[in-house]
Amino acid sequence: MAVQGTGPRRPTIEDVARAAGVSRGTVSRVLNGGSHVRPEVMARVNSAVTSLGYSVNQAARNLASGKTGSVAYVISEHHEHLFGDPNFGNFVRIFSRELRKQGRHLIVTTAQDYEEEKFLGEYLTAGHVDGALFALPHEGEALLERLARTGLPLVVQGQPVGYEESLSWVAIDDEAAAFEAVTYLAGQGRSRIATVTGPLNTSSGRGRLAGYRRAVGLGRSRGWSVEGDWTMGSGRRGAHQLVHRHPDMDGLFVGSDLMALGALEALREAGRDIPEHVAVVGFDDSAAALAADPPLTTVNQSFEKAAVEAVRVLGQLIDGALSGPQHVLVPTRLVRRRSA
Amino acid sequence: MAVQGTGPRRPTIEDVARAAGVSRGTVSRVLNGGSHVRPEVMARVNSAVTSLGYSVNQAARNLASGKTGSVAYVISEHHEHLFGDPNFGNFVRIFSRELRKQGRHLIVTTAQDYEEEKFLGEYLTAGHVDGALFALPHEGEALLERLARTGLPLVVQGQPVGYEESLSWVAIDDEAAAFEAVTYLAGQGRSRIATVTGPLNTSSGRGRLAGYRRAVGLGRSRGWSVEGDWTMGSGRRGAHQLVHRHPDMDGLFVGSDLMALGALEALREAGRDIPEHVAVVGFDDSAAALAADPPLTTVNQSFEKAAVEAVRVLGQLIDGALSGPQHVLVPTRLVRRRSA
DNA sequence: GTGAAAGCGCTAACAG
DNA sequence: CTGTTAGCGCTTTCAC
Repeated sequence: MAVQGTGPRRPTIEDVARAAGVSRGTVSRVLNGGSHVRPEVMARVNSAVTSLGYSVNQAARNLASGKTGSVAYVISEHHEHLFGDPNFGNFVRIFSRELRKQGRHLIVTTAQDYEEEKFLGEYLTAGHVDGALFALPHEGEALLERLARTGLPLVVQGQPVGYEESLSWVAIDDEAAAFEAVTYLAGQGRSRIATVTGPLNTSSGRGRLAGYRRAVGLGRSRGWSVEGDWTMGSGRRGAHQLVHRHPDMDGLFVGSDLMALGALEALREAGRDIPEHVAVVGFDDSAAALAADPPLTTVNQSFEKAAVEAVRVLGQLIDGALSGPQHVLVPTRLVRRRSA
Repeated sequence: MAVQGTGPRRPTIEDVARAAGVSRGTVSRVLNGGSHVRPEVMARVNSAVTSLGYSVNQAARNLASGKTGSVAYVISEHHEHLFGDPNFGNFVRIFSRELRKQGRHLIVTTAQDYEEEKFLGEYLTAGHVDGALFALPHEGEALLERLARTGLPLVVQGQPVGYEESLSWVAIDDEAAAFEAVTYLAGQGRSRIATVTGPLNTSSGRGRLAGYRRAVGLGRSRGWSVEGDWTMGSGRRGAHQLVHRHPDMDGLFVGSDLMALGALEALREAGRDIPEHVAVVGFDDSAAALAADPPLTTVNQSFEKAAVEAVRVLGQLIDGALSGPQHVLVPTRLVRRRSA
């Protein structure tokens, strides 16, 4: 390579070493925590770093250490819709903020079809990232299956059905949240409480139904639940069905705010006043809950906390500070509004 | 370094070279497009690559080439709200998809406060990324100022006020879109058309007003416009003001769907039927436009196209295939619904 | 504690 | 067209 001209070359660790009057190795030690380095030397090195405006070259560090310093947020084929979810942006924001504290970067990876998903699988397993955060999977996620086998440090958002034991995950405590919501309805004097659930092939759908069942008692739950699919339309249909099946229904727990919006419509059509005739509780504490008429009593999920936890666990997994898979249940909070 | 045991080492370019019976350099050439390599050799190398399950080590490549292979999506301090915007997810999705075609990764970077913004600035200018996509800035964006000076390949989403000439950007053609919308109103026989604009310190706000003015004629525009701030409330107030100032108003062009929702309310309160008394056109073609009563005639922005263009331009900028700053105006499309 | 030196895996210039 | 070779900047033993 030709002699470098007078062009402004980025300072390297070598430059810092020279300026501080130490060896390259010592500078490296300082850069990586400064253990086994005398305080005065450390100070000298640090001041050289700042005065030279030095900043480490990630690529070189990665190559030498075998670590990439980045983490993938994996959105698989089936989760395209997540992009339309306002929470997605929040996750990205929190993830990248928390990862930065660990000195890592967030790389958003998506697979929009089967072909890309294969490509993504190769990419992730080829050592391009130190770990991955996996967006809310549902049953039969092929990519998850594959990653699970490779041993790549991995934290799943939500409980991965079928891998509850073998993988690490951070999830909302759906069961407890639903239990609390339904118990609250009961505490309001409601005794004939029905539910519109989420899809029962998702852990959220299942968990919330389980909480409902525990609260009303198993005997009571027969015929008082209808499965929805998170959409407003399914909430409307579900509530319609329920209110006609059980005209004396006085409480309704709906698996999501959006579905609850639909349910509200159906109940109104059936001539029910909310909350006088039927008290309604939603789930998510989304914007929709506030916009609803009447505003929805609902379950707040603290996505923030869940996201922070996920990154924390992943970091420890990557650093080898944790032994087996970790499971974190993040608590929820009931938000009282006018619908119940 | 100790002798590697029998552990499954990732194959390197060297292994591929040996398997294919060529030199490392040749493999590298094949990996990088295969120019100046005989087809048969190329085939041999490629088959070695697949049979060995080889995939390139980014870190090593980055170190050797001085390129990082990644691009930052910069969300500065002032754009936190973007995370709540459903379009954000779309941008991320499209950006990462398009970048992958260029062999690049998307890194989402955020600065949540001034301190972090400084940190981010250092990060970006320290050569960690090959280029950056900058989210819709508004006036006086300090980070943009800084990046503009460093010469980092950069494409801005939206017209950066103050840097229209010096930076590359991809934006909606607001002026033309507004012109089309207002001309459409005129074509419907409306002759007393008012407007509620977006904030006039944004290029979108300004551009849409300019289009309105060109369509109605400069003389006409005096007193027929009120500035809003993109919120529903500001749309309501604006329309309220206008309808009382000009009781004979028969057309209203609103700078965003959300503001239009508010405007609809105000007009109804003032006893106006839509579109009989006042025809209303919004902007964005958002979900709100469809949900409105009546559904809004509005301007569709093709975020998809804008995002694709931004990545294309950035890629060329990084590759040095382009000389000066590039400016792309993405056309829009008027979507007719019942409000006008 | 600190220095010296051996790579990490790849690209790119240079011969031929 | 292809092989050879010199680094890219850093981490990490291994001595001292």
